Amino acid sequence: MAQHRYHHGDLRRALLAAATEAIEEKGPAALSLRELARRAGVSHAAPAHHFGDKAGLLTALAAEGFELLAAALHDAGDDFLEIGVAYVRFAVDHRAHFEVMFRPDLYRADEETVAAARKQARDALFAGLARFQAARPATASGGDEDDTAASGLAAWAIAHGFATLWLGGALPAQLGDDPEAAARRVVGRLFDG
Amino acid sequence: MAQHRYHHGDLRRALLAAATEAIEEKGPAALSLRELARRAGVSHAAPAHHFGDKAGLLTALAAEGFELLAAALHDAGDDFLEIGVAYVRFAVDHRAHFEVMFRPDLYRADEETVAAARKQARDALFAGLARFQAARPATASGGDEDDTAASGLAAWAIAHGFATLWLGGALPAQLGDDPEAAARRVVGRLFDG
DNA sequence: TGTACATCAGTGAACGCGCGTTCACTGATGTAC
DNA sequence: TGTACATCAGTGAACGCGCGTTCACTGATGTAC
Repeated sequence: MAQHRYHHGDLRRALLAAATEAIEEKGPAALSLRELARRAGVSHAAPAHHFGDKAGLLTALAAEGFELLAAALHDAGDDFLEIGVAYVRFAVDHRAHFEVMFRPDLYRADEETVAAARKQARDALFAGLARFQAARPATASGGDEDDTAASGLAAWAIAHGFATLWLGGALPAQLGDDPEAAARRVVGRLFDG
Repeated sequence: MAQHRYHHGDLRRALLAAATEAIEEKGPAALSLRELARRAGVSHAAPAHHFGDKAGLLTALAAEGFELLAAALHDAGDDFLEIGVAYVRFAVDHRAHFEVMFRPDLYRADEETVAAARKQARDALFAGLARFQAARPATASGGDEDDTAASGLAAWAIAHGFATLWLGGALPAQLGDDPEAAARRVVGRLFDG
């Protein structure tokens, strides 16, 4: 890894990767810039160069997370169940990002980069869900605008809730150890009688 | 509050209350025993007497939270929607407890008191949902045991997800500022075509 | 092709801070007689 | 009703630790000529 070079090459990326690792191991609370520097094999004052402080680093991590989520949701197409499963898969595969993204007290949620990325993810989610609802065989439920909005939020909530409970280890062991299959079964109950 | 007395009276309760306040203000990450002692008007070494360390205190807080949740769910009766709304109401009214309960890395989740309380809450949730499903007019969906279990988890996930997103400030502002009414609209989409 | 110089990424020593933990202690409370 | 004593909740001083931040610095890189 040529850690002996004076110039690291891409310390910014390396620090973000180290943060991901560290958060997966000990949660975002225990994170310190000095530890990231240690993991990246760099002096403890180096991170300040790139991120200023801890909130700056977590802001960058959150922005990266929302971009990844937007891409994942976009790739899931227009089917509500696939979007939900993709959401859960993202949370499990990018646990550290996910944990930071939805704790706005940890970072500067109003910074431009992260706000734009958040909007991108939100649009990808609701656009897919809207196309799904538009394509469904006319459903009984009146279907005014409020109902459509509530259905979108319901889909978001069930996927988000499942992901959160899964990551917290709160779900019963009988569900097995494949989050994607379990999510498919559970999230599929929405809009299903 | 007679803080000048040598013996506090009920320091244990006071520390738990202080922890609730502190967590509501700054999240569980920023909590320190010294700060709780300060809030309770007591020397910084006092908390160790009652809880040993931070994990001990959070274990007690989580146990208290699961007991409160069990009672709230029990009071909600046998209707799935009311159970979901009660779940959300609990999360909003007891934000600090809720935030700790589902982060088992913060406390000793296997300690007897908290494990028993967790089981109590889980039983209250699923018992209510099971009675609801049993009482429904025979639904089409085959209704084998797996489906029933998945429906229960779906109800849990949607309520938990809504509560989490609400607390994180992630939901759109159009939903208004009454979490209970909003939860009723969104959670109601489950099992609703 | 070679040299001078500007730029800037990363260094390392120093600082002050709040934290958890330990420990001999002291003051209040309750109980035995 | 009064006294002696055990118990234990809370004190406060001391310690070592990891942290963030600052700052004069040094080494690598790229560019101008």
